[in-house]
Amino acid sequence: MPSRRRGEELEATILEAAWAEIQEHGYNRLTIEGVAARAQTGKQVLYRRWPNRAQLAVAAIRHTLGPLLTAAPDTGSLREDYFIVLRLMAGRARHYTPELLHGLMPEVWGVTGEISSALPGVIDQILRNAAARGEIAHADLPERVAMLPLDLIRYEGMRNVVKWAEITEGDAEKVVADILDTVFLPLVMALAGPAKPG
Amino acid sequence: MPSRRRGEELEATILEAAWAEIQEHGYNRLTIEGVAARAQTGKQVLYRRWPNRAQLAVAAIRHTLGPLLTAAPDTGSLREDYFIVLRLMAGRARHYTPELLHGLMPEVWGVTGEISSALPGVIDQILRNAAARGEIAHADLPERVAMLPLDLIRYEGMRNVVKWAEITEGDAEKVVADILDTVFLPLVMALAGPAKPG
DNA sequence: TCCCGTAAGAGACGGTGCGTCTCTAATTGG
DNA sequence: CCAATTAGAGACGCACCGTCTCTTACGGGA
Repeated sequence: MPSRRRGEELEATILEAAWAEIQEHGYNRLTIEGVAARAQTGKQVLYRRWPNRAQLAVAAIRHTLGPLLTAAPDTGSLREDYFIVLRLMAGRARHYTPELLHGLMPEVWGVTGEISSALPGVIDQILRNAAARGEIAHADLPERVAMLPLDLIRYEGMRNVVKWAEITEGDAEKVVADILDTVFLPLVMALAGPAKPG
Repeated sequence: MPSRRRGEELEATILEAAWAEIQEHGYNRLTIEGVAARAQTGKQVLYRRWPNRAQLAVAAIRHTLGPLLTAAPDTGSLREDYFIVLRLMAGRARHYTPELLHGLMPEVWGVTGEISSALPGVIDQILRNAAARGEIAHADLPERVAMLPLDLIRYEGMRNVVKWAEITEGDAEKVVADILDTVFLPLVMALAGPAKPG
């Protein structure tokens, strides 16, 4: 008698169940049977959609965490613009707990890449804005330099998987500030210091 | 009648068997039973030593890959010294195949940290040498700056797990050179440019 | 409105590997 | 040379896998 779920509704239920299982037991102990039971459906319904545990987990992550950022912030300061992007990324890192990552890191890596596919464009825009303001001489920084803060915050997230989830927001901001002020801005100024008027 | 192995000998046999299994099937399909069979011993012998699959794999990695570097290179050039360290690290990255890392990344991360525990000292020495030569003004770079190339090469290894193992030695050197020439050296020169005589 | 194809929900099934336990016999330290 | 240790081998129950079968609700097309 209870109505049977289908399509999107069913899929959402399953993915939420999977996410809940991951939160409770970690990816390691995520089982198809467990998810099916929690979602009150059959295993076949899951196997019909995802070929294995890992793909299911990836789908659950994708379903839970939407795209990171689409439009470039424009605060009028290069540092602040980057700061906003990095702080967002650091916030996301909080979701990547050891329990989630343990045994799933390569897949998660793929998802984060997908979720943040807009970032290169955003960064490019931020740099163009800064150049237009005259804050830097030009926006043609080497790819590796432009993406440096992003790479470093991602690296930081990987390196500190264990601790990152417990780090306070303030500490995360300290790391972000350190990356910007100690590494990135000095480098950018060395490579493309401000255009000096006349 | 066949003599029974014990202690170090037995342990080495097991770890080599485990490493072989990882090479053949990847960590994902590494099984305690498989290792025991290959090493011609009982499961209990393994469980007596390592609590689980992951720990066994970690021990096998540690057993196979020794410490990375102990003494600092001293070529007379800051760039060359760093280059040598990075090239070594890139070479190691070749062992971290997707099959190995898949499902074991956090543990591997721990092992690499242990294996390269001498690196901070090495880097410090390299910088002191450069300062002594007058190549840079002083060796008191912020930790994050001094370690920047290492972090970047590690990050590169993580990001490109899938491809890294197939990358030619020449390509790896290009990445290393890019990190040094585009990012690190400009930054160091901006922060601690050469002492000017007189 | 009815009817039929599709897929949900439920669970049986054999298979694999886990982690524990038991047993015998080789080895070694005292 | 005896006693404690532990290697080597495999049985055991268990959890979960991935496949399959079966019934039944749903919903789109005529």
